[in-house]
Parts: sequence; structure tokens; C-alpha cells
Amino acid sequence: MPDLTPEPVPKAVPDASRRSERSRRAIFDAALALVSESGYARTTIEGIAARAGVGKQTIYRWWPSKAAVLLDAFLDLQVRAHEAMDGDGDGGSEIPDTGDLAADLKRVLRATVDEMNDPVFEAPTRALAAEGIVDPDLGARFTETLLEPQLQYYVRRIEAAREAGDVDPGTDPRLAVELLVGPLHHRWIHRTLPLTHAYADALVDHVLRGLAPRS
Amino acid sequence: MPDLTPEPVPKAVPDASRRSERSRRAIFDAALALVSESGYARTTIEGIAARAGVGKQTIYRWWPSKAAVLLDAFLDLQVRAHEAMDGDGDGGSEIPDTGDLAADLKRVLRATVDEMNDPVFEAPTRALAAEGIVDPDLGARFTETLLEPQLQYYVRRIEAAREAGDVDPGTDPRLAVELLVGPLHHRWIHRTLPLTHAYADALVDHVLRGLAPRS
Amino acid sequence: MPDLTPEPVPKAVPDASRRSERSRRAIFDAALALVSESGYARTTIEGIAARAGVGKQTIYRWWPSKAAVLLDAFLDLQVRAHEAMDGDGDGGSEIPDTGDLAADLKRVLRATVDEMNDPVFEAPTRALAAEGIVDPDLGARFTETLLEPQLQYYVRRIEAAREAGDVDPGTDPRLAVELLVGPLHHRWIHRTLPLTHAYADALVDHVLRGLAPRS
Amino acid sequence: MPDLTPEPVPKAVPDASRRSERSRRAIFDAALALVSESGYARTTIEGIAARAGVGKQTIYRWWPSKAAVLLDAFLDLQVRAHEAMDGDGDGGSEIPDTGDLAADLKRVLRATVDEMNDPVFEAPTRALAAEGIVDPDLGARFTETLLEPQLQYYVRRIEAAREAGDVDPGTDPRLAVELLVGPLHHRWIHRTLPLTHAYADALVDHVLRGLAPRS
DNA sequence: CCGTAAGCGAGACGGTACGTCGAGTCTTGGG
DNA sequence: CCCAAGACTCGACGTACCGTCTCGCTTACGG
Repeated sequence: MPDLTPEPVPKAVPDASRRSERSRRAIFDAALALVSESGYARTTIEGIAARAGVGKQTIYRWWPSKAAVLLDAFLDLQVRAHEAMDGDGDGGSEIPDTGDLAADLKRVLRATVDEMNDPVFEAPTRALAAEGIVDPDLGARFTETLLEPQLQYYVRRIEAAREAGDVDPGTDPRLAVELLVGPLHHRWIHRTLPLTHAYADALVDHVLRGLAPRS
Repeated sequence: MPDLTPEPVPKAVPDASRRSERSRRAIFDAALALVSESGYARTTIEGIAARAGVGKQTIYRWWPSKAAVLLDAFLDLQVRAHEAMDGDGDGGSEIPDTGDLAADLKRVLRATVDEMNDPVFEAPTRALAAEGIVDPDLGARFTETLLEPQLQYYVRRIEAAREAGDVDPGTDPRLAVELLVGPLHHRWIHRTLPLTHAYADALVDHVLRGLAPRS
Repeated sequence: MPDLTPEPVPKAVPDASRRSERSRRAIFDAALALVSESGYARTTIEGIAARAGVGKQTIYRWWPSKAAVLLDAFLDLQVRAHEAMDGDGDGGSEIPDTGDLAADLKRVLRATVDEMNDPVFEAPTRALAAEGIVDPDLGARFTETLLEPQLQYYVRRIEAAREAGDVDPGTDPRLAVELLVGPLHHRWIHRTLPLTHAYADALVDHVLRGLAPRS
Repeated sequence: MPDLTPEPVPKAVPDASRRSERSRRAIFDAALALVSESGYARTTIEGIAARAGVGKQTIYRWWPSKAAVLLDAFLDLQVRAHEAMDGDGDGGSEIPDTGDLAADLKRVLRATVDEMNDPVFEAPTRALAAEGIVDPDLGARFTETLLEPQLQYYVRRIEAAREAGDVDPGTDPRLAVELLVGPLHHRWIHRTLPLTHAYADALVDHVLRGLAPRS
């Protein structure tokens, strides 16, 4: 039986090699600026194009949606931020292993709390998270490119701890990570209570108690 | 220092006593139907009005936004659902206290998992959660009317457990609840891994281990 | 054969004897005020009702349209104006017959010019004329109640002149009136050239020359 | 003293060279069709756009109001009608000069009468005249583009007659034209009495008698 | 080295929905 | 049963953006 699917859209992917880097950057800058100035909802593709001094088609040529633009812009921002911090551009930093699991986790969780409270990151992250809740495709890309890499740092640190006997050998690292990160995100998303370093510490303490090696 | 806020629009609140109950119900029904049929993004106020056989103005008169309509509609749905289940209309049911804390929590957490997987609830809840992330006002109403009451059931059950000596007396019930619910929401929101009863059980086990009375 | 016309609207004419005179006056005042303040197009029935402190239904009960309200209001204004001028309220004044036809006509035509240039009368008259062009029913009422009575004064004066031998006995008084009044209205309606006393005089002179008794 | 007028909106006139001729024609056709089918008042910009298969914005981009659209549509209609009649498109035809002034004027005045009675022209002309009474801007455009060119034909013919000694040398051609055309328009606008060829003839006769060279 | 086929800025286009306004109808409560 | 008040349905308004579609114009490549 032949495939009768009506050629789901060839779409003629444009030639990426001739793409204008200048426009790409201008679009990212405009998108981030507009989102933090006016909020995601009031940001429009038309507005981004105008602010970037770019034709609308140049956006539609390379991205399928406003959210996709913002995701890439935000990713780019992260990369630039990390490059500014540490010399190289490997895109992130492993959780250090000082031997003190609790201390290591607290350090990183506190950093996460700080980032969540940083207004520069807040607007785009909220927007992307919100869009991802509702749009599975974007949600997948969001999870995959922003969230999951973060979680993997935790996973690896906990696996190391398991190796070192700092947590019960039966520990599921994935679940452990979610125990740490889930409550944090919950507060952030629903704004139920303030996100503080003390809260991060308390989380780590409780979770590690649950994971302690059985006597 | 005088208040220079530019008189945020009096808006002449309409007379609620003359409100048409028939229209209100029709709007709720239409909103819920459209959201589950076509998704929140493709649902429009115009569409709701048309489906409900109602003038747009009647919607704009009573609600500030599409999200607000849906929130009320969903609340109404919950109330009706609960009224249908148990005779009275007190809007919810306390977590039973059988004496076995783990079993009680697992039962409820499994129910939550089931609800999160129920397509009828999923579409509106995702939409409202997403909107709430980005719109603080709506987020506050969402949290207050939908989320917080649920959390309070857990809080009370854990307080009872503390009283009974089933958990460490230093336990912060609020944090305990977030340890249970945060990871669940995290998976649901980001669709990282499937939500199963087994996951709910594992959560309860780990959290309770962390809360166990110190010997 | 029975009349199958579908009962073109019973409409149950309300009981005029119980009508509130106070409301009627308030509506007229509001209508005239709003039209001269904001123009006819921006005047709304809702606005008239609000300004008059009257329910909308009270307007809809007694008039079929905004234009009809304004027509009655304007009629009422004329009556009051005339009552103020001469003691009685017969609604108008015959053209005086001094024996000098040209002088008599010039006097009245100049008065007409003055009225057309009077801003108080201009706004409502233009509005009603415009509405009458397009709405035959209203046009008929406009012509009948406002225009035709004016024209009849001229008709009678010219008939008197014919009797007196001041114009050709074959003269059609109706046509004569239109020769006088038509050009005036033409300038007023289309704003082609200014309306002056000199123009009125010139009109009278030319028309009377055409009507002079054949030697 | 500086001009404090609040910058009356630049409005960024669109680029006329990129305008879609196809849309322009479709809009004209739709506007004329709707006005003659349903009347001017019941014709809406939305309706025109829908009928023309055009976005509303395309109308709002090029015209300020429904009346302006109709005026252009009507102008276009006239041009096309004249092009169809005589080969060239000079937009109109001079009044012929056969030497017999009365006959020439009667011919043209009868044609005007016919046009005023032609239902195809009646609806739009009435609508535009009405709108022009009330809206000075549109009235000016109406007068300038539709009315005045017509009047100029008469003016020129009468000037020629003055040259030829057929009318008094002191004759003001403008006033003469208004004496002819004013009464005609008066009847048409107020629908007082029917417009007939006989009436046109009578008008010409009376007016020319008034203009006859003084012995 | 020179066409020619991209990508590009610009922005008009056909659409959809917005949020507002007013029309005309209906209902409620007061006199 | 008239009236003030105002909520209701309906439909048009004029605006904002959507995503698509030409336009010329650069700008790099491939014959």
C-alpha cells in the first residue's frame, strides 16, 4: 500500500550557510529586551522584527513561533553568560565534588534559587515554562535543552555519592533529583512562599535524610 | 506622600444581583467544551460567546480575561463534580486518617496522579497553570482557589501524624507537603517521565523516611 | 380574499395620556444640546437618555429613531422660538404684503439666509436634511413639517402678487418659489459659495425679471 | 507662540506604488453593489471587505471612512461609464453649442433629470450628498469632484451665450447656473414634486427670460 | 568577473480576534 | 402601567498581529 500522506510540507529549508549572523543576534537581543520590558504576552513577532530592524520573513524563515525564538534567544543568553563567567564555552559547569554531598548540593541549589529570583532570567524562563506546559513540542525542547542538562548535573553528583557510599545504594538518582528540585520549582511556579537559601538548605537536609544509607 | 496612582479606572462594577444565571452557566459550559475540544490557545472569547449564545459584552462585563473565565468555569466544574460524588457541597474531602500515614498519603497521591492523567482535567489545568505562571494575578487566584485547598488537606494530615508521633516532631508540615507534591508537579509540568502509582508510592516512601522520628 | 399581510407590527401604541411631559422635555433638551455639542453622528440614543435622566425605553416607546427624536425636538424648538417672538403660538408668520413684491421677498429671503448661517439652527437642520435625503419616511416628515410650511408663505405672497398684476398671470407660483429657494439651498447644502444678503437680493431680482408681466 | 496642536497623527501613509489594483476594484464593485442592494446605512465596511474578499485593514489603509470609499467607487463608476460611451476617457462631455441656448440647456437638464431618476445612480448619489451635508470634508470632496465639474459645463455654455449676445452682458454665469440647477436639486433632495422633462424645460424658459438681453 | 539565485528589509495582503460601543429588547423595582 | 435603571443579544467598529506574499536590494557563488 502506497503512502498517501499528502507530502506533509517540503518547506524547502533555507540555506543556513548564507544566514545573516547580524540579523540572528539582533533578533535575539530584541526578543529578550521586549520580553523583559513588556512581558511575553505583549511581545509580538512584528515587534521583534521592528526592534531588530529585520523583515518579518527573516524570523518566520528560521523559527516556527515566537516561543521558539525566545527559547533560542534565551539559550544564546545562557551560553554567553557562561562564556563570560568561565573562559571556555562548554555551556555549563559540573557540580563540584568536595566530598561533602550536603554542602555541594546546597551550594548549587542556592545558586538555582538566586537565578530564579533574578529578574533578568525570570521573565523569559516563566514565559518559556508556561508555553511549554501547553505546547508539548516546545515543552520537549525546553526540557531537553534547558532543564534536563541541569538535572543531569545533579544526577551525576548523586551517582558519585552513591559510589562513595554517602547515600543508600538503592537510591534512584533521578527520583532524588526530583525531590530536590521539584519543591523548588513548585514554589517558584505557584509563588506560594518565598524562595530563600534557607529553604534550599532545608530541602537538602530533608532529602538527604531520606536517602541516608540504611544502618 | 500622596498617592499618585492614576485612578486605575473605577469601571462601574455592574449590579451582580441582576446577573443572568442562565448566561453564566452557558458560558462555563461553552468554555470547558471548547478548551477540551480545541485547546486553550485556539479557544477565543468570541468563540465562547457564540457557543454559549451570549453577547461578548456579557463575558467582558463579568470577567477580565479568557483565563479568568476558564478558572471560574473549572472551579464550578469541581464544585459540581464533588456535589455529585458526596451529597453535600462542601467542595472537597479531607484525607482519611486510618492511622497508617504512608497508606493514607499513597492513596491520595495516587488519586492526584490519576487526576493529572485524566484528559478531562488535563487541558484546563495545564492552561490555567501556564497562564498563572505568567500572570501573577491569575496565578494568585489559581493558587488560592485550586491549589492551596488541596495542599491544606496534606498539611492537616501531616500535622495529625506529628501529633501521633508518626513523624519527627520538628517536621515542617508545609515543607513535607511540598516534598510530596513538588516532584509530582514537576514531572507533570515538564513531562519528563510518566506519572504512575509506583512513582507516587516511591515518593511517599522516600519522604516519610526523611521525616521519620529520630530514634 | 383575506388580507394576508402579516400584521405589519401591532406595537401596541402606548397610552399617550399617561405620558410624562417632564421626560419629553428633558429628551428634547438633551437631544438638542448633544447635537450642537458633539454633532449628530456622535449623538446616541443612549447618550440622550443618560443626559435626560431617562430610561432608554422611554425614548424607544415614543420615537422610532434618533432622527425622529431630533425632528420633534427641533420642531418644538421652533415653536418655542416663535412663541417667544410674537405673543401667540401659531407657529409662524405670514410674509408681509407691503405692495412692493421685490422688497418683501428680499426681506424674507435675507431672514432665511441669516437662519441658515445661524450655528444654533445649522447643526440640527443639516442633520435632519441629510437623514431625510436617505430615509424617505423621515424626509417626508421633514418636508411636510418644516419645509413645506415655509414654502407656502412664499406661494401665497406670489399668488397675491399675481392677483395684483405684479407678475405675469401665467406664473406658476410653485415654480417661482423653487427658483428663489432652490439656489439658496443649493449653496447651503454644498457649501459652494457663501450665503449673503447680496446673493438673496440678486436671486430675487433675477427671478422677478423672469416673472415680469409680458408687456 | 508655538503651535501646541497635539501632533495630529502622522499616520505613516502607505506606499501607494505597491497597492493592489485587484483589491481596489473588488472594493469598488462590492461597495456599489451593497449600497444599491441594501442601502447605504445598512452597508458596512465589514460587509464590503467580506464581499470583496479583502481584509478590513486593506480598506482602512486607503480610505478614512465608508463614505470616502463610496465616493471613490462612484467616481470610478462615472469614469468607466464615460469611457464606455465615448472612446476616450476625458471624464465628461462639454455641453454642445448649437447656437440655440434654450435647446442646448434643455437637452442637458433633461439628461440630468434622467440621471437623477435612474435607480443605479440614485442610491449612491443620495448617500454621498447626505454624508456631505454633515461632513464638511467629504462634502468638499463631493462638491469638487462630482458637482463642480458638472456646473462648469453650464458656466462655460452660458459664458459662450453671453459672448454671442444671447443673454444680458451683465449676467453672472455662476448665478445663472444655480438658478437652473438649484430648483432641480431642491425637488430631488426633498422629493417635493416629481422630476420631469417638462419641469426641466420650464426651468430653462423662466431662467432665460430673466437673463434676456435688456432691450 | 559576472550573472543569478539566494537571503534580506520592507511592508501590503487576506484573515482572525480583540475589546468597545451602541442599537434595540427585556426585566426588575418603585411610584 | 409608566418610568429609571441597566443587563441582555447582536453586530459593527477600528486596531493589532498573524503568517504569506511580493517587491527591490545586496551579496556570495559557480559557470
